[in-house]
Amino acid sequence: MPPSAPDAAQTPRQRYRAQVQQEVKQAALAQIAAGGIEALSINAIAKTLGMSGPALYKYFRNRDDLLTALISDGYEDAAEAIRTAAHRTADRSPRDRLLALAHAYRDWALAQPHRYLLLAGTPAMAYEAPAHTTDSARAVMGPFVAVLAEGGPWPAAAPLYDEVRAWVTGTPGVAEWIAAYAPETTDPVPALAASVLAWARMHGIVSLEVQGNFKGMGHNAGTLLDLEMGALADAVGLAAGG
Amino acid sequence: MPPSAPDAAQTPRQRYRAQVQQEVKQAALAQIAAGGIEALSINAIAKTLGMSGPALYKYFRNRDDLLTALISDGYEDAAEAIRTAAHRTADRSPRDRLLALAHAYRDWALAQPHRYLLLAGTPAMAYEAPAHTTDSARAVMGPFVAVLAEGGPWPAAAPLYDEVRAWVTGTPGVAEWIAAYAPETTDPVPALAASVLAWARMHGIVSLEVQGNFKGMGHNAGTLLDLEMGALADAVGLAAGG
DNA sequence: TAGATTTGGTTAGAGGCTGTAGCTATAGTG
DNA sequence: CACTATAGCTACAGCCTCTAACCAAATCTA
Repeated sequence: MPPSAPDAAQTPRQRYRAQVQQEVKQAALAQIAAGGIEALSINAIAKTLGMSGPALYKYFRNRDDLLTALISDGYEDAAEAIRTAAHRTADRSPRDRLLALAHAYRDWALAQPHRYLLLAGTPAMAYEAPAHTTDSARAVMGPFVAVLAEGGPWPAAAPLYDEVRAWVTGTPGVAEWIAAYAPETTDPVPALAASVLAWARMHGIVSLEVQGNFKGMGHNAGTLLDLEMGALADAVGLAAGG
Repeated sequence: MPPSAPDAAQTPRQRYRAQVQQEVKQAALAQIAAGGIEALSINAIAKTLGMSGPALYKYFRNRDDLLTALISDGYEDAAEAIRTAAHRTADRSPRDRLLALAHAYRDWALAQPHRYLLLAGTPAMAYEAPAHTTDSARAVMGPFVAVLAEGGPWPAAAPLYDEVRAWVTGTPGVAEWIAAYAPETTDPVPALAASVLAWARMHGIVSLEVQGNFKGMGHNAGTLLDLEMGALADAVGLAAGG
């Protein structure tokens, strides 16, 4: 009956419930930070919260549900970090902005590796991501699309363009997504293709770094990221300087 | 007393033991293929082999030990696949060879995604990789180093070169590794840096593909790989044609 | 060949987990 | 004030890993 105010101002019961859910997620993140996803235990969380075992099932249907909530939160937080970086560099050159966005992505990952791995790590085979995950991922990549839309076509990427074009024309929602972040762009294909490239490059570097695969090797992942994003910027002709 | 023949010809007991270990690993791979790493269960394997529970602990100290064995085998198999591709393309141009190696890497991953994720997926936080893992990974990358050593320096990569140079001079074994795969090369730094780049790019593309992150997007990962490896070949000036 | 030893296999069980069933008590609701 | 929804509980079924204690057969040794 209370006309669903956007956030608080629900019934006290609902507010209590929401608060406990927050505490559960908090404890869950602490567990994951300490021992990885596989250490996430409904039982153990309940104990740290002072309640016993099955009580938590009143708040999350099961372990996967809790995981899903954590992942959703993570995407939102990551998207926010990227957005912030985009705003903070609004007056810089496109090339600089691309590097800044990529570093924001990496910095977010390094600041909370466990949370990053929740999003970008190997998903459990049993786990089925909810449908809205696509939207969340698009929100993270949106600012990249916006910046890369300022570049031009990359001749060598022609085969990729063909595939991306089929995708954007054949799949509802994709064109709207691009339009939302790069409204001035007439042809979304080059920007979208470049964004996929940026995503793959960032994922490669950052996930290797976060997983510890670079340990014992002499290079800095930030240097790698600079080089790769710079090369991409050059390839699509993003204006430098600023 | 029998002068440790390289493989078989041990005592019958040892041969039996080795055979059971093989069967265990076989069953383990089947489990992982069906349900991911988290589905790997010593107990369940024992049952499929007709023995009961704790018997398997006579063959593998614990779950992590079994996992380690699977990972070791995986590295060997992957290295073999790359080596084969290298041999099969011995007469082609360096550029073509780089693409062929990258596709061999991807093909191996796609043919047995569960095994690939064992090597490249997010490692469990509790799991400690044995020391020889580094050697295995170097064996996989070796052929890439060999091909990329035929290229020249890439000016934009200068900052990376500095870091890699410090690594190769400061870490015993690295120079030897490079020398083993690219004996003619005087300065290993550009080849090594390019190999790191190739690794990161391949990992980004292939792991996203195998994890299913490209699902619903219109591009083919093979196209992406062609583009990225081609761009790298161009950057380091690998000769084309042939 | 006979005894000693190693080793593969067994069952029992401790301790952990997920998730369900069924109960009680209490906080909101009409 | 009566009623209902719900937060919490205990008990339990059914998995899991891994240890302990024991048995029997294969192998080694004297």
